[in-house]
Amino acid sequence: MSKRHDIIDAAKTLLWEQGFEAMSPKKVMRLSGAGQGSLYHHFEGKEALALSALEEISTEMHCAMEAVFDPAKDPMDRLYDYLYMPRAELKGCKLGRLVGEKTVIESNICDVISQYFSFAIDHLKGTLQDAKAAGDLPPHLDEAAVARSLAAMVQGGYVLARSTGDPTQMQMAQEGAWAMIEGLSSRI
Amino acid sequence: MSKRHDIIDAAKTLLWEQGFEAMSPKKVMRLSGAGQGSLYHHFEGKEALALSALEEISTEMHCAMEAVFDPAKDPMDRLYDYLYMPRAELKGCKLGRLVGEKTVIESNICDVISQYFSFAIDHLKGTLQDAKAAGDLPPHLDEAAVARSLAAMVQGGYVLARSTGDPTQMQMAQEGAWAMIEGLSSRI
DNA sequence: GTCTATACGATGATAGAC
DNA sequence: GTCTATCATCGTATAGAC
Repeated sequence: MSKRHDIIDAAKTLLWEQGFEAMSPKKVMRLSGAGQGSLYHHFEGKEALALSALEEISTEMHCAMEAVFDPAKDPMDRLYDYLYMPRAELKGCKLGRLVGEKTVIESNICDVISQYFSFAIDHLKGTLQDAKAAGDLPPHLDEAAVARSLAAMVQGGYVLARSTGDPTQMQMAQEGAWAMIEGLSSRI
Repeated sequence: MSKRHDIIDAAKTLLWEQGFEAMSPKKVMRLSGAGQGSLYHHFEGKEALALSALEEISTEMHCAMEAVFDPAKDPMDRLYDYLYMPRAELKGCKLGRLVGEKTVIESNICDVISQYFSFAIDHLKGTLQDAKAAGDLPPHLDEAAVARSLAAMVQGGYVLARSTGDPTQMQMAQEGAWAMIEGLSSRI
C-alpha cells in the first residue's frame, strides 16, 4: 500500500498554506505520516514533489474553470461568473501566490503556473470576443489586453485582501472590475 | 562610524530580490560587510531589521506616488500616470510581493504593506471622484470599488509578468485597464 | 560599536537495514 | 516500499572580548 498519495496530499496542503520554500520535506513527512525513505523513494527531491503536487492542483483548477467558461452560457454571464468565482481571499491563489518566491521563479514550477494563467487568459479572451460578437461590448475593445487586466485584478485582489487580512478587499476589486465591464456594455 | 545604514541598505536590497524569509541575517552581513555584533546591536532581530528597511522603502514609494497624484494635474492624466508608472515588472512590487509569505502575514511587517495600499487606494479614489466631478467618468461609478480594482490590476500584473518571465504581461494588463477607463470616459 | 566564538534547531539529502 | 540513522549546511540568536 503505497504512501505516494498521502505524501502528495500533504505537499498540496503545505504548498497552499505556507508556500514552496516553507514546505520542507520534514513537514511533509509529519503531515503525511510517511518516513524519509518513502518520500525520497517516490520523488527525486523537494522540487520534484512540489511539481507533482502542483500539477494535480492545476488540473483541479482547470476543471473549475471549464465550468465557468462553458460556451453554452451567455458571454457576459461567463465574465461575471469568472469574476465572482468562489475564492479563498485570505489564503491566496494556490498557484499565483507562489510566484513571489525567488526559488519558484528560478525552477520548473514556474511553468505550471504560467500555463495555468495562459489557460485562463485564453478563455477570457475568447469570452470577450464572443461578447463583442453578440454586441455586448464595444467592437474596438482590445480583448487580449482586457483579458490580462481581469486575470491580474483577481491576483491583485488576493494581495490586497492578504495584506489587510480583509476578504472584502477582494470583493471590492471584483465589483470594480464588473462595474467597468458593465459600464462599457450598457453604453453600446 | 555606524554601520547601521549599510545594514539597512543591504536588507532593502535582499528584501526586494529574495523576499523576507530568504533575507537571512547572514546574507545581510555578507552584503553589508558588517559583523553579527553590529547587526544585533542596531536591531533586535531579523523582523525588526526588515521593518526598518521596509519603512524606508515605503517612504520612497509614497514620494513617487505624491508626484503621480499631484492635484494640479488633470484627473484623467493622474489615472493614466498611475497605471503607466515605471515599474520593475519582473522583480515585483517591493511591498506587495511580500504578502505571499506566511511569516510576513503573521508579523507587523504586514502593517507597513497595508498602509501603503490604503494610501494608494485613497489617492485613486479621490482622483476618480475628481474625474467624475469634471464630467470625465459616469456619475454612478463606484469609485471605492474601482480604486481597488486598479490597485489590484497593478499587483496582479506583476504576478503575470513574473510567472511568464515576460514584462509585456504587465504592460498588457495596464493597457486593458486604461482601455476600460477610457471606454467609460468616451461614452459619457 | 564592532568583532569572533559558540549554540541549537531546521533543512535537504544519503545510506543501509527491514 | 518503508523505516531509522546520520550528515553537512544554514538560520537565528546569545555571550563576551576589544
